[in-house]
Amino acid sequence: MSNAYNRPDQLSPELRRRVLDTARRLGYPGPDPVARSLRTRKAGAVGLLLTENLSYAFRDPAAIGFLEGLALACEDAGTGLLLVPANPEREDVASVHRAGVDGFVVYSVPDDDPHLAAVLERPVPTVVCDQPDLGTVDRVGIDDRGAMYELAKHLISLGHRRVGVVCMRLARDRNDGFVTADRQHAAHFHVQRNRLSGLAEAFSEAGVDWSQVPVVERFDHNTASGASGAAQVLDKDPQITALICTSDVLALGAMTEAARRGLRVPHDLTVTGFDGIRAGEEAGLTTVRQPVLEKGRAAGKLLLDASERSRPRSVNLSTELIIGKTSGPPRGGAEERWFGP
Amino acid sequence: MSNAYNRPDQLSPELRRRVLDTARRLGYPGPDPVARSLRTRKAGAVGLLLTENLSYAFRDPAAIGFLEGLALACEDAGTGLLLVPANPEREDVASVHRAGVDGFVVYSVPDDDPHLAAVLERPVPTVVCDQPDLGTVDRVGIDDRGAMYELAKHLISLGHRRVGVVCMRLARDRNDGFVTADRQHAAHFHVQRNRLSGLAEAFSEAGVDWSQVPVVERFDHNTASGASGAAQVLDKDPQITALICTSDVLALGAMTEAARRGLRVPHDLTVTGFDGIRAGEEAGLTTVRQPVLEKGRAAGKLLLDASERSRPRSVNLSTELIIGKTSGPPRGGAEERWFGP
DNA sequence: AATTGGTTCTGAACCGTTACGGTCCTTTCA
DNA sequence: TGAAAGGACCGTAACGGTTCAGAACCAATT
Repeated sequence: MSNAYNRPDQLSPELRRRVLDTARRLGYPGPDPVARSLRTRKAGAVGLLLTENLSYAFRDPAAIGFLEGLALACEDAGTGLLLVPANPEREDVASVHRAGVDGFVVYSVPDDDPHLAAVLERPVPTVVCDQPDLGTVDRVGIDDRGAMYELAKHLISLGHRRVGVVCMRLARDRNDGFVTADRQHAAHFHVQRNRLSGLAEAFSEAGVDWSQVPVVERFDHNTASGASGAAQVLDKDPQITALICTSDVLALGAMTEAARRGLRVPHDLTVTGFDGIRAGEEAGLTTVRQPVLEKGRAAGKLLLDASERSRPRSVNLSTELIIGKTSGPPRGGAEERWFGP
Repeated sequence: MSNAYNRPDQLSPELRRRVLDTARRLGYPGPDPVARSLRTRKAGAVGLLLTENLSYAFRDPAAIGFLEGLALACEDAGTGLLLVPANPEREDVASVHRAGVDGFVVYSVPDDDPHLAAVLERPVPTVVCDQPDLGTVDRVGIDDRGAMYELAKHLISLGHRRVGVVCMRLARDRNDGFVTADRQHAAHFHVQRNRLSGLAEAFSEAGVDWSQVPVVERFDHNTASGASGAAQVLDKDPQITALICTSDVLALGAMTEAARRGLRVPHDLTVTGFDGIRAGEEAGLTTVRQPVLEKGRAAGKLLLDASERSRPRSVNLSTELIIGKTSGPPRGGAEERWFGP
């Protein structure tokens, strides 16, 4: 029976035809994929765990790029890609337990997420992306800290000393407002924590007291958040000369807010982002470009490449500092500040 | 055993603790989801079949919107969403057979696609979207023909009689060039066929000989195709006053090409799209807006709503004609043409 | 003491497939 | 003609759960 469908060479064409005929006559719909998976111990799919509502992934350009890369890798391998529903509000990890997959890709979830813990308990290979290196599973990511450090150095060389920051959510709880030093350090999102830490390091080295720098957090990740975050920072300290955002989406929102206030970018205010999305490129945004598609593809390849599973691998992709039209020397000139009070 | 995990009320807490303890000690990783699926006859996932390389879906804004809506519906139901790899080049339907799912959503594939045929043979509920009504499975879509008819009427009322068309692929074979009347009629993509037919009907009613209208087809769906398609139409007949594109993405590309030629839109050339994507909105594109997200959500709901499975349902969502800044009367004025030779 | 009722626990059947090994039949060659 | 070899076919045992019937046990009632 099974052979008739899957192994035509194991039996005579005549028998095969007869088997298939009677199968059709009896209304047999073909081998059941689930039973096959049970027997062969292969599900033919990899699971993707996202921290957000599934639908969020389709709104964030960086996430879409990652998804595209991952889908590409899966397609090459003829594997399905299962989007696992993981509502961050409910702590319901049943969906992780229920997922019939040969492996998991975990993309940018908080490091204390119960879904992540549930994935790690499953006896299947796993790749984490934009997460801390767990040492036990494969990882792919970028040097968020170093990239942001470099961006900060650029701003510092332009003469910026009084800056503000708008960042994405730092933990699972909603905190739309200013961020304490403690919260920055304890951030559960690896990516955000490292970007902030890169900034803090660079500016501290330049003699700036980082604890005095206004850092505003936004739970939702969209341009509206970028705008309101920028407003909150500018209200707190109208004297800042640069607004550093930890994503392009936030930066684009910040630019809208700057325009609303009549601030010219970069003459009156420098704005920077992170990611290198298309819309940012079109706006001439100064940012760090990261290879989101490659990240997805690398994650997929790592997961599907059975060889060398001996010890966990860690892949770091390279980023590129893009100096666009939204960064420039602070109003009044760099020199004034260099030698000022 | 099973009860210890899933039915805590069926046994005493003491035994449950003991069972779970020894399970942990033996390194038992929890119930196997595949075995459970086999027994319960529920896979906990729905499959999505797309005609294109999986990764294409993440480049097309309309497809992303659909995906988002579908993901939303799945999330609400706690169901996974399996992206089934269906390489349109190879006729390999094994991926469809291998997919362990409780149902399929089929989105905009050619009506002669072998993958679609394979899905219909599987004994699971199916919803087709942007496809002809098969009568045997649920369907969700819009009135492509009527919407395009209305758009055409708008152009006709402005005075346009000499027009050109750029459309998406009409069949599985690549044909980057002009389209015969035969090919238009026999188009295997339901959506494109109906949009063209709506145009043909409206312009025929206005006395235009549709067989003389240049219609150019592009296999790849991106702005570059829109630009080159527009170029091909304009080269063939530089006198046309309106360029009708069957998608916003193509229309945006056409606008680029118009600008390259020094044609002002809409003064020298009217350009229209279809879909109502964000980028088109920002460009002030005249287009038909369709509720892509709602389409995805409706497809998911239809599939996951077990009730009233008696006879196939068909859902038509409504569209809206958006008159933007890219359409206007033809150069020389409408009247001149109305009463001209 | 026997019946009844209720709860907790155990064992076996079943889901549908694939892998494996054994039987049988045909062919080939000494 | 007989033995060996090989191909075609078939039967059966897992795979790892869920479910359900019924056994075992305890307490309360007659």
